[in-house]
Amino acid sequence: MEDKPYHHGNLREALLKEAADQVASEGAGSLNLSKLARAVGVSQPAAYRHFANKQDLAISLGIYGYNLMRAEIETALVQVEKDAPTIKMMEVHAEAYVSFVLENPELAKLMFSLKERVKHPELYAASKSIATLIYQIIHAEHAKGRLQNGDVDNTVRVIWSAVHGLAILLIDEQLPRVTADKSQIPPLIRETVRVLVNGLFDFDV
Amino acid sequence: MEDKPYHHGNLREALLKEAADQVASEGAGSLNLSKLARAVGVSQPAAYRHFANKQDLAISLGIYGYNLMRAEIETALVQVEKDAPTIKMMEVHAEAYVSFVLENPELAKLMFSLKERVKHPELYAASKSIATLIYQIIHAEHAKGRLQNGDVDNTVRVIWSAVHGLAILLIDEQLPRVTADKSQIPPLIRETVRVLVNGLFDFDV
DNA sequence: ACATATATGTAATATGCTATAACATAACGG
DNA sequence: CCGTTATGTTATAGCATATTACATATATGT
Repeated sequence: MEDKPYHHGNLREALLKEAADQVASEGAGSLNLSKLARAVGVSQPAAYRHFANKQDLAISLGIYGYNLMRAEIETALVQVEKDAPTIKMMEVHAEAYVSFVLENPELAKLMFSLKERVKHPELYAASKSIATLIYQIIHAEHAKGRLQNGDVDNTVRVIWSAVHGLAILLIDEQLPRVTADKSQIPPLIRETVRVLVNGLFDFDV
Repeated sequence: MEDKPYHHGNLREALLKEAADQVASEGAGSLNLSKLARAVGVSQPAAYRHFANKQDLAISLGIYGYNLMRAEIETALVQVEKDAPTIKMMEVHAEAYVSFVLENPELAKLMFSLKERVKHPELYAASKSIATLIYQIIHAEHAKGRLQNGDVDNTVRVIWSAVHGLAILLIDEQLPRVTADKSQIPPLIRETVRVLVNGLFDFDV
């Protein structure tokens, strides 16, 4: 055994998977190309054949993370019955959004803190698809003429801010009493959505 | 000249100030005790006489940052006329909150990403004072019986989430069209507060 | 099949940061 | 004035990033 070939065969994927594990277990801060290479069983410079530097690895992880997040929220949304009211869609969206962040806190932090996404088209596209999920819900509502403020873009921003802020405050442990009793999270999400709907729409949705 | 004494005299403060500058200009990620010591003109281990390790320095910076943030928001709030409506207080609060984060993006990220604040009483107290600013506004409103949902704590959480989320999305450059045209920020803040007030309170405030 | 170009791996090394240990000097208190 | 404590220095161990030079496997065209 252990008669490993000179070429790994799928080193890039193996490193990415190991990186995701390391970020999840030890935080984005301790992400480490040396340790990664050791864990996979190759020499340390081998990793540099697949990632130009540490930042480049982080960007690849970010693409993975954004795509995973979008997929999970989409999966939750398509399970809602076709003619569900908008508030139901918003609740399902917010729950899926917050759940992803709570279950992948370090990956989420890494994703959202990546700078200069515009310079990396694949990363930028993946990140934009997150906001699009809200946009689609609100656009449908706007088509029915129900927005108090007709500005779809700003409406999306307000909703996204509230949901994102809740998720981030939770993983940053700024809401200690909620963190200590996680059963408070779903009601808090529903109250957030209630306030948004109440403040944004002309009548019950 | 340059006849510097063996003892610096105020090394801890000098290092903290230099650290704040470095975080502001190069980001929290590149914070570096070696560079700090060089910049201040002492040997590298000298810094370890004042900070047990890098994390300890970060915590001290966080205390500084939270206190600065609280002071700036408080200053904005006390300038509002005494009997101003609650929506005015909330707008001033949100503007001051977002302004601090936008003007100190790296410091803000460092502050909010510090883990295990509970283990560091001074840091914990400083961080709690941020939420208290909203609490005081809402508590006064609650005393007048105007909350649709009588739960002050959850009301504070919803407001904080919306304001914090907006600030964080802005510094993470997730709202590129707003980042590109900063004149859109004040209207977006006012729309956020309008939605919150509309969704939270029983009548105009 | 074979030669060659390309992709992917290793070994060796320069640079830089964290952290500690051993030692030096200044400041302070009885 | 002497001993203790606080604060600084030099030296060093350990580890990560990143590059260079070199080795080996894979793929491609004829």
